[in-house]
Amino acid sequence: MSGDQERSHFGFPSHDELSSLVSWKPAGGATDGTGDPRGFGPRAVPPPVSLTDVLRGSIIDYGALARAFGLPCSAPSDVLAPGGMASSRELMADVGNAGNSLAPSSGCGGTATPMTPNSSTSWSSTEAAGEEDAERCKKDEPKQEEEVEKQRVKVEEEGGDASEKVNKCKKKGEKRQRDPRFAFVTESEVDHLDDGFRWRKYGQKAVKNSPYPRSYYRCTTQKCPVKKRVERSYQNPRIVITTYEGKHTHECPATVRGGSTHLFPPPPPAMSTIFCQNLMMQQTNQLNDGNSLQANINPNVYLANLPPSLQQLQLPDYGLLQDIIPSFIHGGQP
DNA sequence: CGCCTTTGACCGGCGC
DNA sequence: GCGCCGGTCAAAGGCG
Repeated sequence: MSGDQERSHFGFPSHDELSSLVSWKPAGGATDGTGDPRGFGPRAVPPPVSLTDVLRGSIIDYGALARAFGLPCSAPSDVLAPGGMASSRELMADVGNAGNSLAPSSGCGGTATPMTPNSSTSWSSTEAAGEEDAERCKKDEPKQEEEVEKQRVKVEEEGGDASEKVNKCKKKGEKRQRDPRFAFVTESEVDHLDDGFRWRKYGQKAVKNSPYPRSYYRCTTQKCPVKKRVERSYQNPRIVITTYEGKHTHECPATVRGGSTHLFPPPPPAMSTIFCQNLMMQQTNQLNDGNSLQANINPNVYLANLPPSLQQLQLPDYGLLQDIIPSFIHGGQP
């Protein structure tokens, strides 16, 4: 249900942080190509913002983000970090190192070619070893690993053993590595962004403390364990939080299909960070039609545009984030 | 016909 | 032990 159209009949209390975070956009507007003229209701939220904005997201600590979004700390990721050309490049590299080939896969998903005309996004990553976001994450951790594991087992035995379901109970105490996760915060009317991959919705659940349900998608490609969750902020229905989990074990269908010529050359099976960088670059270019929004990608500049409240948040005490972000924050250059 | 969404049921983990 | 909650399953139905 790329449903969406709940665009602002909502009148939720505008949240400064949230607004700043999500609605921020460079002067000059970012309608480029997508030009969805629709204003989102009364509050003149930035019109369609492209993926560029996504790549330019801000660095904040997820907890704060969650709070800003009114999420009960539910988002699975720890941090939000800026993307954005050079920045993202650095960041992703770091991330990649930190998390053993991290989830650029998911990243790929994340670097989506938003069919969504309007979206401003931030992305975050969560790492296997990473510190989690309090309770919820603590809960999720084993479970999600389990699911992924379960799925892998299932897939590997494609024949379908009954035993596969038994596997979920194994190694209870054992600490397994969790698949890396990437969370994208997107301002969009559309829930389900087209990221070049094909997804099948396998569930939807009401989210506690939120009127908006969370949708669960799975990559339809065989043997691909990647999943993603999509949910909206209850405080700002325009905010879509997409969380990717796992690594794609295949190329991006969009590139294969040839239909979506927008995506870069076929990504390596494991979706290297390089690919993601390319993707981001590529998409940024397309989305902006080669002009406009490419300036101002310096995270420092970006951060400067954030309200103090958010600037303070840029150095959360999440280990992973610290691993990732320093290069941005402190000079941006090595 | 194949693929996808919808939706209620089910399962397992966690906190009280 | 119980209830809550997140996540997944799977049947049914819709759509191109």
